[in-house]
Amino acid sequence: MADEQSGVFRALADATRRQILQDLRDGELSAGEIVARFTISGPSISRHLTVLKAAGLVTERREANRIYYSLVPERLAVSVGNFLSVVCPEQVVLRQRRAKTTRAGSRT
Amino acid sequence: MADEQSGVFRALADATRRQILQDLRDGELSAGEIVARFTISGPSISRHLTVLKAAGLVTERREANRIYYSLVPERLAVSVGNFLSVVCPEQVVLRQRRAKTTRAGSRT
DNA sequence: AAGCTATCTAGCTCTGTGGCTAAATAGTGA
DNA sequence: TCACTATTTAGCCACAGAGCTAGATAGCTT
Repeated sequence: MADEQSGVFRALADATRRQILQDLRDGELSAGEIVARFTISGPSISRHLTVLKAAGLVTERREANRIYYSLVPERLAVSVGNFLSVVCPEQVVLRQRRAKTTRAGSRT
Repeated sequence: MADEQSGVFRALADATRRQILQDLRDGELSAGEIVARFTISGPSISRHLTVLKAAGLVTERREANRIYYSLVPERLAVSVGNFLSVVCPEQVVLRQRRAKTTRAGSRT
């Protein structure tokens, strides 16, 4: 992905993908379980999952012939949280967990 | 805008628009000043500003024949911050600023 | 191996979006 | 009113993206 932030924000631009992330908040779900929560087709969900995975927002784990997806909350927090704490630091606080001090990017 | 969050996230999907928001962090800028910071054409920037304005992320103020744009940080914090605090509440803290007593003449 | 389930990939269509140039609009000043 | 500056709107093109169906792939079961 070109920029770390770009992939994440592009992934978040779609309402279905945001809903998937919310659904994964309470634990991993198989692709089929995710599909069942939406009205759009399986292949479409699959592509959304690919986008989320490429952005680093979810990981997959194969078990038998099912694939389970889980949220990577740090990724979301770091990418989006960094942006927020640059643009509106008064309102949002990023609770840093551990080292990983990713030097906030400046302008291109 | 259909959903409050949708407009905001769609607006944030574009790197140029994110940069505009960052540039506005230190105070209002006229359309021309914003254009000067990018290599793309004025009309293109103008459309980006329209998108940001429609999402409620910036406001405009006319002075003479210039239009000054300012950030609306609360908007960003509320829309995005709410989402983050749903999906990854462990990592991000939304610092609610109370009631927002709109006392007249806060700034001219 | 055959057959079944779960999921993905390919190929298509259609809409949305970002860029451009040219022209229109808003406001200032002679 | 005319000229000038600042900005937006209109119209066009090209590409990205989201949806679909059909077919491929992965893994299980018999």
